[in-house]
Amino acid sequence: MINVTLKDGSKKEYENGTTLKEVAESISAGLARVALAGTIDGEVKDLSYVLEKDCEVSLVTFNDEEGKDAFRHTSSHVLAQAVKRLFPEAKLAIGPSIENGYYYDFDSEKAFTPEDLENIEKEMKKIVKEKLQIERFELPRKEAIALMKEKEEPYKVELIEDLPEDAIISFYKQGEFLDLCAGPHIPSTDKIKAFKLLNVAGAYWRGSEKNKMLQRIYGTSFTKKSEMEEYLHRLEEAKKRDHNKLGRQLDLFMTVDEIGQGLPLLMPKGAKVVQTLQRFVEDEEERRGYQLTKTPFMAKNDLYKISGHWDHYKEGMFVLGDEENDDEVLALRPMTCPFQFMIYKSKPRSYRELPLRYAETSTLFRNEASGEMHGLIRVRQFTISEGHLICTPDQLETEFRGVVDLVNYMMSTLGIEEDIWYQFSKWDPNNKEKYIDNPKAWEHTQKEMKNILDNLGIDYVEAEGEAAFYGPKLDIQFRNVHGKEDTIITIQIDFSLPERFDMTFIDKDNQKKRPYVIHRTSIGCYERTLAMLIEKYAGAFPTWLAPVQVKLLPIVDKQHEYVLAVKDKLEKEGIRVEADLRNEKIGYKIREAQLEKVPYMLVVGDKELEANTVAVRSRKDGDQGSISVDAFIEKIEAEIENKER
RNA sequence: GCUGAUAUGGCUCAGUUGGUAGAGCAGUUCACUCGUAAUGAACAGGUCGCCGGUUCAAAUCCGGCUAUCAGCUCCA
Repeated sequence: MINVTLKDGSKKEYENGTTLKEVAESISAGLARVALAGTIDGEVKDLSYVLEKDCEVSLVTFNDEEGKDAFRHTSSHVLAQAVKRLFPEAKLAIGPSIENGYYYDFDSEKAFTPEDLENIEKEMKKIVKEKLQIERFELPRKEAIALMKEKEEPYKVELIEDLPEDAIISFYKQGEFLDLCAGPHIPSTDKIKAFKLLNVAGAYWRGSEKNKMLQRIYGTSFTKKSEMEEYLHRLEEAKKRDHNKLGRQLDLFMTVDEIGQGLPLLMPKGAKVVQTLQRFVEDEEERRGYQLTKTPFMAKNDLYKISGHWDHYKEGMFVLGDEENDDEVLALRPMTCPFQFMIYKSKPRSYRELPLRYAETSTLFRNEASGEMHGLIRVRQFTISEGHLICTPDQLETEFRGVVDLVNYMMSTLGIEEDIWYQFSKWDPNNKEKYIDNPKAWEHTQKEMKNILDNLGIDYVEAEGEAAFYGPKLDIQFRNVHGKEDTIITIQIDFSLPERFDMTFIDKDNQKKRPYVIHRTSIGCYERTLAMLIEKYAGAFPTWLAPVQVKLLPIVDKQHEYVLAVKDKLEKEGIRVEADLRNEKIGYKIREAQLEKVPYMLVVGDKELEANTVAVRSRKDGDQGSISVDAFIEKIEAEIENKER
């Protein structure tokens, strides 16, 4: 007999050799029905797993992450099985579960079309109906390789060859379909009640652009049809917030073929939002002891040779002039650091001057690969709230804390503190091409940064190989409407550039010492931040950010004179106001203003004209009744001043 | 850069197997002077992304380019 501790802490005795499934059945028939897998001492296992010693057991359902994973992982195997039935020549690569679904990569000469996806889905339905049991078995390495060679699955052979010598190599079999897989899986295919294939896209084998591009089929699956429909509906709704569509519809930005990729034009309304943000940021930074700089958009390559950009970032820069030709070679700046460092270096610095905090609203240029550009999120020219803090080693933690505080303040002012998360981006020791080669310094800086993060009590995820070429980063991430993750803000500790630029300060002991540098942005780059705000608010910006804050809507032309007087009064208060003097019905004007997402519509008819009032209609709450112009000004000014969301 | 898809008036979209373009909305003009999400009528607007090829004839077929979208890789 063995002792099993269950999730609720209770202990039960079972025969040695009991399966997880039998444990589930012994608890309740209901649990046995919905259980998809289980964990043994924290490790996820199939329900068929046999218990052989005392352990802690927890059964997982679709409500648990582990359950979803097993369920969707099996869904991906059903997908692969269907593809193999319809396209036997397709080679299998990998097929994991992902957030909200799963994918499977195939190497197939034939490009899968949307019609193919429909047929694959039909075949998947058959497989589900066949109620195939899923069996796990293990093979010694040699036999595993032989089996995959016999099945003509070269990618699987490669995967096995890369496993360590002592690795347990497991396979899963359902009907005629067999796949190399670590599992876990659910017990049979008929549990997959609701699934859908979403799209097909290219993906490199093993995620490297040096390898062949495979075809990746994405899908999702649920235990209940209603849940899937709800999920698909949510996806559709999210797409309506897509900044790339909404931003153009609302006349915030546009692109022009002749101007080129990744070079959006901010139209008056988009520029107004950015200007509002920029003024706010520059004022706030000044309040926090930053000094503004204005530095050139380009420099000779001499500068980038010192900074390391020439060696590590040349592909990402726009270079002017031909070195071969003995031209003067200039490059548009991809980052601001070297420029602000030169200001630091303009004279000898004393420890008394530190910390120095430089800020710049800085336009940068990066020659992104042509397939990378996306709306306002990935562009070739952008303007960032850039800044560098130069401090003594003793000041590092305090300064870092100050930056995190500023960033948090920015995020909560924008109302997105719940939508973001922290990522500690570390280097990849194996990537010599990307990173400055100084393992000792990397280790040291990362350790120091981790200490600071832990002291600050920041809840972060770690990411290997996401650091900048010169140092580790604390990134603030967000997800766009397509679920894609992007960095909005980054704070970096730099061990490398102060040395390369030979930045020094004279310390108390009259010794020349090396300062630390913190690279940071306070609100990110304005284009990307604007994109995120459009999606967050579905284009209905908080009043303080709205490009048009008030729209005046006279009912008939008799009120035009009064309306223009009110407009003038609001403008004098710095309120962004437009008057709709067109000869249209009031319902029509309201509809348009509502679609333009203007926070306040002021309807003016004879009643308002006589009483010297305006009828306030709020974008979100509708008709608010009439109040005096002064009362309205007071109300909206308070809202703007407090940056209410 | 890679894989796949798309490109028709300002916007959303029709356009059957190749026979020189059509709607709604927006716009302009006129009428209506109207109270909280679309008043009516008339008019105007397109070398069908660009370049080349096939053909008696190309929005439609073929090739190249440009741009856009999804994903990969890369990244703020």
